[in-house]
Amino acid sequence: MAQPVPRRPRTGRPPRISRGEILDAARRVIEGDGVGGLTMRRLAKEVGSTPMALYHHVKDKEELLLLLLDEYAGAMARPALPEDPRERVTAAALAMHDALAGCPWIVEVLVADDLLSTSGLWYAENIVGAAVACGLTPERAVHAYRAIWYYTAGEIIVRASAGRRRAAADDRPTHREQVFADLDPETLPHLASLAGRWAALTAEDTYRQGLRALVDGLLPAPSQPPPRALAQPGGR
Amino acid sequence: MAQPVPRRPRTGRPPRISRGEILDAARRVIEGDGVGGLTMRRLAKEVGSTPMALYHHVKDKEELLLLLLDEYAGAMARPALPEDPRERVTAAALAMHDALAGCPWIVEVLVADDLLSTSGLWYAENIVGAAVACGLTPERAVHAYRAIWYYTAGEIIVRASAGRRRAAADDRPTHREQVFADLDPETLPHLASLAGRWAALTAEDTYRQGLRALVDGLLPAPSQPPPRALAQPGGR
DNA sequence: ACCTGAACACCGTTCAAGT
DNA sequence: ACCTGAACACCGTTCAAGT
Repeated sequence: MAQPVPRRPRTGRPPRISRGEILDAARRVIEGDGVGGLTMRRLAKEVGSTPMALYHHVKDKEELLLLLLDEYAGAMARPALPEDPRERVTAAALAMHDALAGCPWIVEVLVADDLLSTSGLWYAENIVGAAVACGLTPERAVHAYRAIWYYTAGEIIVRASAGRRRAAADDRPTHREQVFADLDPETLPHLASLAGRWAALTAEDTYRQGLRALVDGLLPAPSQPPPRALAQPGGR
Repeated sequence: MAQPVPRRPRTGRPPRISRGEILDAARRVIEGDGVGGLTMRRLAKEVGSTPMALYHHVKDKEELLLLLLDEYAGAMARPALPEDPRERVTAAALAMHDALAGCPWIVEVLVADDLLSTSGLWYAENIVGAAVACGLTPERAVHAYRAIWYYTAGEIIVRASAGRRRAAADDRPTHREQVFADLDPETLPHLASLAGRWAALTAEDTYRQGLRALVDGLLPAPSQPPPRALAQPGGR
């Protein structure tokens, strides 16, 4: 082994804030007010410094978000996945969804900019791999992964903004509620008859069911389904 | 019929700009620079006025976006849909997707705020109605619609930001490309072997295939499939 | 090396005044 | 009734200067 690199002696003014402190504060701000609430100026106040001091520790706001993203991605759950490839696709997608549902701002960042973390690719790897094990070509496996990603990203984005709306709920009825209250039963009969239950129905968490449906449609039917006569009758 | 309301005589200074002009200009700006490029100040310049003049014609920026949304929604294609309910679900979803793909900013607005236009509900009505005709309960039909909406919204958002990225493409490789170039074949074997083709594969438009898979999984199997013996052999 | 303050080029929106 | 200019409370970021 080579000599340990001699630590270059620090010169000049000692640092007052560290990158770690900045990231901690950023996490705190996002937790409280969402990514929208994270501004360099706000962050500076939070660490008891000036906006410009931050630029000495991170290149710009994009790098800050990327660092946060890497942190989260590294800490995301990587559960043991089932052997059966079909189940593995579903399980990996569910794990990805659950990991992201905990911090929906990541999805906004993921789709908005070109931010991407290597550790987050664990999910893609497993979904693509399991899809190939199910008999898809690598190309079709990537397309299947994309479909799952669209569905998952859409679900999280839609639900996250619904949540934000609920949080910012003033007393007065929302525009959406008014539109639904005024539906014309002649032109929109099904929606009109469901209007009263729409909010409750769309508040239900149906990610899992939709995922199952999607995966069922994406993967080829199992080539040798267990014959019914042999299926264990008592199995729950 | 009652007397036509006598038009209250206009008094005071005659208007220099109209709501129509403002909306036209807003559409132009969005067409060119996306919703992100639409600011009240920019818009004022475009109509040859000051930012504050706009506030005399629209309440605020949110109302402006809502007016634009209504306009688009009213002009969206309402194609004739097939009789067969299963095909109708797919066709309505495709029509919705195509209508939105033409102006992806609408999706951002749709999910971000609580903006919603009655005319846009035509698609939801048809999807829910056709799903019920396929044998789903109204509740499950709403859930099916939601799954289709998640998938569709996700597809458009992801593809739109990919397009924006391409538009803003500087010479240097993106962060994403670098991550893919450095993949470790040990830990991410499938992705590593696909790295070179990833960009091309994800650029393909696979909305239709994914939708078919999703709809297949969401709807019950047709109760009386046409017996094979009777199927028209020459049918393409 | 690290931090600061002033400044630049932006936002949406309010307010008081002009015609 | 309609428009304007100045102002308020924000952004991210650059630049020159201080310690």
